[in-house]
Amino acid sequence: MHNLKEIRKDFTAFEKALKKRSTQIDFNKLKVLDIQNREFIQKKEALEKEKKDISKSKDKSLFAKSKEISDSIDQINEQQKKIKLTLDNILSNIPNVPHTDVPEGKNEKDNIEIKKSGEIPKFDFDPKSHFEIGEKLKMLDFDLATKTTGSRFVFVKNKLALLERAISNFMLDIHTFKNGYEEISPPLLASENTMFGTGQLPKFENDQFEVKLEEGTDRKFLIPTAEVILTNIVKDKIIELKSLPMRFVASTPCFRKEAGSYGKDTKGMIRQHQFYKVELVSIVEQTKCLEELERMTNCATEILDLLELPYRKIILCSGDMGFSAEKTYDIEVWLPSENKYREISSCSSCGTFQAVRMKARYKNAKKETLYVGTLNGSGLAVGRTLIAILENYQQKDGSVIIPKALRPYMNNLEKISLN
RNA sequence: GGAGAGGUGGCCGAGCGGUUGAAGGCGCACGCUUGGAAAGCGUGUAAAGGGGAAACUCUUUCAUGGGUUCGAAUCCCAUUCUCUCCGCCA
Repeated sequence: MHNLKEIRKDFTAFEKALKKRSTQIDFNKLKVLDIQNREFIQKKEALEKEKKDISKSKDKSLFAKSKEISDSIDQINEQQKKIKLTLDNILSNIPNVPHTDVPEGKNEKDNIEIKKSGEIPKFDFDPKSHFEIGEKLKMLDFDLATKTTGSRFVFVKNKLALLERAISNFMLDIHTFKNGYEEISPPLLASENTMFGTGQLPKFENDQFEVKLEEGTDRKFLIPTAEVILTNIVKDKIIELKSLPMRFVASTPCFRKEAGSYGKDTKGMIRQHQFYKVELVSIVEQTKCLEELERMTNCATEILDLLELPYRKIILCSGDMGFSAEKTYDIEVWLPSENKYREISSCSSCGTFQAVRMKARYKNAKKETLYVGTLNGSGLAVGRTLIAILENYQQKDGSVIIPKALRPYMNNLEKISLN
């Protein structure tokens, strides 16, 4: 969420910056409401002062007057609250402003590749898709998932289940022991307020799975990413400078409705309602967001380097970024069956956008209270890493070589084959 | 599910109708002390919002929302969250 105080300073600049994101916002309404809101506040405060003075004087002859003032305060208050509500409503639906580094563009076609790494494997046969490989091995079972649950779910079995677990553990080990992240095993449900904090609500409620605990209690949602719950660790906090930066990592299932993607990636486990993801979250001084973003992205690509998977790094254009992000790098892994790169990680700096929503602040060296910067990135998506391994390491006979880095996590297994 | 207790500043914790934005402590900052540090002593230290170029100033805030009152952290009601005990389940 944006800080109105900051917006006010240069309203046209704000408007211009947001134009890049191709969203429709009624800036004029926002402006008018802000002015009205402040007018009412001023009126209210003047009356409150008067009332306070009477009360302090303890002059009985003025008590009746004080009561009258209370009534008019109530009236003004009601109007002001209404305005504030619509104001907040507009404000909480406005996406973050893209950083000046971000290339302008409409959609994914305008993203810019900035790095390519690894060797694209050459096959002397037609490379199969991950679901063909997995089904042939009898270790990916989509039909069974359809029977027990429904579409966009999968049973991962046997050695592939072991591989999935190994991927997760391998990533966690690198990020905790080497990259300095603190491992967290968080709740997978988040409250409505928590979901608001990172920007999933109110605008993207349709993408979320809501869970009913008990009638009448607060709303709860299955987390669409561990970002939600990890970032909100600092919600409503004022953090001391010495405890920054904070870096968290978690491997969790994620749940998404994928409401807007009917017909997209319907085959295989590219796009599922439930998937594992290792998530990185950093809480930093607001001035350090961009350098932390580079660091975080390197932590993510390091995994791909260690797994010896070919990938590229792109910077998202203004039109393709997520709601809360100010700058995003996507890392895409090579998928032989599709003959193209597919997203396996997305690392974003959110600047202070989420912090304002969460009321997460810190004291800087000058003892000023400022909003923290928040970042999140996948390090990496476990399901898609599994896919990438299956496809890039597949052999002519249908078996799959296990990347060297993962073998210690799999009882030194070197290859997964049918029997 | 039954019975209690409680939510106060960055943190801990007093206060239970009127200069209380809130004692005390911790933490933090600055100063004194020291060869240097620690300890000790002294001083300072909430957030949000409004006005102002600024100095500064005003309003709000003691879980949330209502109510009583000229006046509420303090009294009443509702909601919510946390904790303890009993039961149940793991």
